[in-house]
Amino acid sequence: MTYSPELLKGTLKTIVLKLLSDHKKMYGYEITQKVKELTRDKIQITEGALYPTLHALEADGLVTTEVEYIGKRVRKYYSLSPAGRTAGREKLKELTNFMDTMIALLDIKPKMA
Amino acid sequence: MTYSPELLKGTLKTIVLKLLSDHKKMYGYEITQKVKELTRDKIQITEGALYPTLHALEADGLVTTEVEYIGKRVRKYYSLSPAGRTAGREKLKELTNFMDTMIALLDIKPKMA
DNA sequence: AAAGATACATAAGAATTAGATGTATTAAAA
DNA sequence: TTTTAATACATCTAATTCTTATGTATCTTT
Repeated sequence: MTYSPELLKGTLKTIVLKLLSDHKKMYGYEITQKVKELTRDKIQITEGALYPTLHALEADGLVTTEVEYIGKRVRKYYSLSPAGRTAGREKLKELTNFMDTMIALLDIKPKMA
Repeated sequence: MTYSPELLKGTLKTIVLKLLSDHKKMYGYEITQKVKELTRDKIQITEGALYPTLHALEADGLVTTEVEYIGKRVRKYYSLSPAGRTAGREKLKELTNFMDTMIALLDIKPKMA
């Protein structure tokens, strides 16, 4: 990761919920690779961070899981529950709002896509 | 604070360095109030977070201090050292870059000032 | 056959911040 | 005039979150 790791703190759940809102179902490893791809290697989600997060989301009822076997290998898919979809929208809104505030506070100019 | 507190993690040093780069010298309490004012109460820097951060910056040689007495009350001013000025610029650049990445990843549209 | 990629997961430790608490002075309000 | 709120410093415990290390196992490519 090119950034100070602290910057990512607090954004992981939002990232996961957003990806799941765009993809119906994804498995853990796929999420790490997708983030890597979408950020051109700038953000690397580590598995040690991701799996506890996914389990927490599941415990909170925001995602549901289904196991699939690829040969003998287990693959665990995660999907958004209705509550998860709502939570994702809210988290995204909150992050956007936070960024607006930071941009104003620090007088910086991000370039949008 | 209106935001999930985790979001602020990793940005506090950047905020402090940026404010000091705009103000020559500030004291702790002033910093908390300035952030509150500039963000219209959206971000509240707690003293429990700020003072350890200021002390860390001082230990790293990024800020220098001078004590002043207002009547009998102590006031401790913090100023950027040359190294602090450089570090502040770099932190700001990093945060901007990180935000660009997050904006692209999450496909969000912050509104700039 | 070995190495690298895929895929799950846990656990210890580091880092950062919130919240509580403490001290003390000064100004404003009751 | 008393007490409350604001100013101003600071520390400490606990909570949270992530990194790093480790572990297991399968599949694919060299």
